[in-house]
Amino acid sequence: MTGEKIKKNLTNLVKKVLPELPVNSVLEWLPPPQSEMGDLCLPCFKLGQELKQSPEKIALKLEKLLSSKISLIDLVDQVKSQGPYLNVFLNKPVWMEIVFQEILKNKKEWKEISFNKQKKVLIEYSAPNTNKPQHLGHLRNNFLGWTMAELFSLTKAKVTKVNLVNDRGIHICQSMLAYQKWGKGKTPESEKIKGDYFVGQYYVLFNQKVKDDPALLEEAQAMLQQWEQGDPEIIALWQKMNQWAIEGFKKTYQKIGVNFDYWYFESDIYEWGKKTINKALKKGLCYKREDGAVEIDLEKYNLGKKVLLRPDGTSVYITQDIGLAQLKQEQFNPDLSIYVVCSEQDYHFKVLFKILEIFDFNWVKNLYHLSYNLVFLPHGKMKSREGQTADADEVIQEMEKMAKGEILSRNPNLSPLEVSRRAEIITQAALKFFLLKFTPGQKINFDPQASISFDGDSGPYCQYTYVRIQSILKKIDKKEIDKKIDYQVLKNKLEIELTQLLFNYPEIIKKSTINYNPSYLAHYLLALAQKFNEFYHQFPVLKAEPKLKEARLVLIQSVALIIKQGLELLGIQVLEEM
RNA sequence: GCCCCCAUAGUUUAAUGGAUAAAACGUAAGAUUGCGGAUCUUAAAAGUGCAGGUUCGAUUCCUGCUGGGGGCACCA
Repeated sequence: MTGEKIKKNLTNLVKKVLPELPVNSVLEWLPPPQSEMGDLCLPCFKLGQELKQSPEKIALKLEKLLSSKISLIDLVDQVKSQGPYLNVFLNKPVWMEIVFQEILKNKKEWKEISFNKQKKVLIEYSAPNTNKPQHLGHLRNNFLGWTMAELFSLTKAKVTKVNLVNDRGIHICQSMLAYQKWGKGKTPESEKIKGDYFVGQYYVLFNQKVKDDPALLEEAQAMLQQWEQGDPEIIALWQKMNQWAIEGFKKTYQKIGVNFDYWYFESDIYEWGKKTINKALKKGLCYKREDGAVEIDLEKYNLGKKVLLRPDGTSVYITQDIGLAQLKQEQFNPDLSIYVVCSEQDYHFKVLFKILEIFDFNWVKNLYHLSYNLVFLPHGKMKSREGQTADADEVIQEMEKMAKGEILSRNPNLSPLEVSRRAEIITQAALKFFLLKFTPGQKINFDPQASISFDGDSGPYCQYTYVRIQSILKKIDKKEIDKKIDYQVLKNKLEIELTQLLFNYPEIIKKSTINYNPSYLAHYLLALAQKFNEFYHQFPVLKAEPKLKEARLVLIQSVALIIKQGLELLGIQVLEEM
C-alpha cells in the first residue's frame, strides 16, 4: 500500500459520502504542517467552493460521515476536522511496517514513482566553449542537467544525455590567431597545462592585445572566412586547439562525475537549418529583405524581428538551433526534449520555439528550456574574456585542500591516499549540494570564502548523518532486524516524524522531476538528516530495550537508504566513515 | 527606450493562494564517564521593497512605483 493508493482510497470514500460532488473534482491530500495534526490532510477550500458551503462545515461534515466508514479503508485510524481542514491519522504500526518495507525491499524499483514509464527524454546540457575552461556557471549547468537525467531515469523514463560543443565561430578564431602569433609552438604538454586552460590563455591574450591593436579583429574575421572555405592550414590549427580544449573538458567531466551519451559539434551542424529556412521562405513563413538577408517578423508576439540567414546566405546562431532541433527529433524522437541553458538565453529560446511553431513542427510542444540563473562572484558577473572567472577546476582544488585539512584534524593517522579519496567525495558533496539547493531560476552569489562550508545546510552534513547511521549498523548482528518486528514501540514524536518524512519521499521525487527542480530534493534531504540528528541525540538505539532497538534499527536503516539514494540522485556519493 | 527575472530575519536562502512565514550562517548561552561534537539544545532576530487591487484568505495573483540583475547582434 503506497501513499498514492491511500490517497486514492480516501478520495473514493469521500466521493461516496458526498455524492453531490462533481465527478471530476480533484482532492489534494497533503502532509500537514505539524506531525501532531495527522499524517495526511485535506484542505476543504475547493470542496467548499464546489458545494457552495463553508470549508469548515465541509470538514466537519466529512469527519462525521467518514468516521463510521473508516474501517473500510486499511490503515486509516481516524479522521478529524480542524477548522477548514480534514486531518487523517493512520494506524502507526501497520503504516510504519509498510513504509519501511517499501524502502528496504524496493530500493531502486519504486512503482509509485515510475510515472515516466515509456517516456523518451532527451537532455542537452553543458555546452562548453572550446576557447575557455569551464567555470562555476558551467558547473551549475552540468549538475542540473545530470541530476535531472537521474530523476527522469529513476522515474523510469528512457533518458539520453547530449552535449553540444561550441567549437566554431569568431571567438574560436580569436584564440587561434593569438596562438598563431604568440604561441611559439608551445603545447599543453610542453607547458604542463591542462588543454582547456592552455587554449583559454590565448583567448585572454587576444582580448588584451586587441585593446592596443584593433586591426586584430579584422584578422580574426578573415581567419573565420578561411576556416569556412576549408583552408587546410587553418583547419589543422583549429583541430589541434579543439582537441586540446576537449581533452581538458573530459578530465573535468570525469572529475565531477558527469557524462553524455552523445556529442554534437557545432562545426558539424551549423549549416543544417538552412534547408528548413529556405523551405519556409518558399511557403512565405519568412521573407527576404532587400539586402538579401532572410528575416522573420515576430512583432505580433512581442519578440521583434529576427535574421535567419545573412545577406550572403551564411548561417547565424539560430539557424543552427533550428537545424539541431530537427536533427534531434529525427535521431531520438523524444517525448520530451530539455535544453539546460542559462537564463541569459531566455529570449533566444522563446524566439526559437516560436519559429519552430510557425514552421509548423508539431513536436515543438515537447521542447522545454530549463532556464537557470547566473552564478555571480563577489565582484560581479564572470567574464572569461577578461580572465575574471571562478574556474571549475580551481574551485574544486581549493575546496579539496580545505576538506583535507578537516579530515586530518579529525583523523591524524589516516593514510594520505584515504585522505584524498575522502576529500574528493566530500568536496563533490559540498559543491554539488551548494549549487543544487537553489531554485534554478534564482541567481547564486558565490563567495569562495563564505559559500562553501562543510557544516550546516550542506552536502557533508547529509553525508555525516549517513556515516552516523552506518556506524550504528556496523555494531549489530544483521539477524536482529530480520525478525518480525512490532512497531507499536515506536511512538515518540521524532520517530513518527521520521516515518512521515520517509512516507513523503516519493512525492518529493515527483515534485522535483515535474518541476525540473532538484532543490526540492536537496531541502528534503536536509530536513530528513536534521530530523534524524535530533532523534539521535535524544534516543539511544543500541542501548534501547531489545524490541525497541529492533524497531529503531529498521527505522534508521530506512533513513540511511533514502539519504543515500537521494544524495546519489544529486551526484553525491556517501562514505562509510569521514 | 522596450522585454524578461528578482526583492522575505544582520547575511545566504525556504515556503502547490491556505493552519503559528521555515532553515542555515553569524551573535549570546549551554550539552561529551551516551551509537562519531562535520552534531545537538536554548535565546535574540523578519510580518515578506513601497502604494494600491482581486480574494473568505496574498510572501505567492493583478496594476503602478523604487532598487538590482539579464536580454533586446547579420557574436555564439
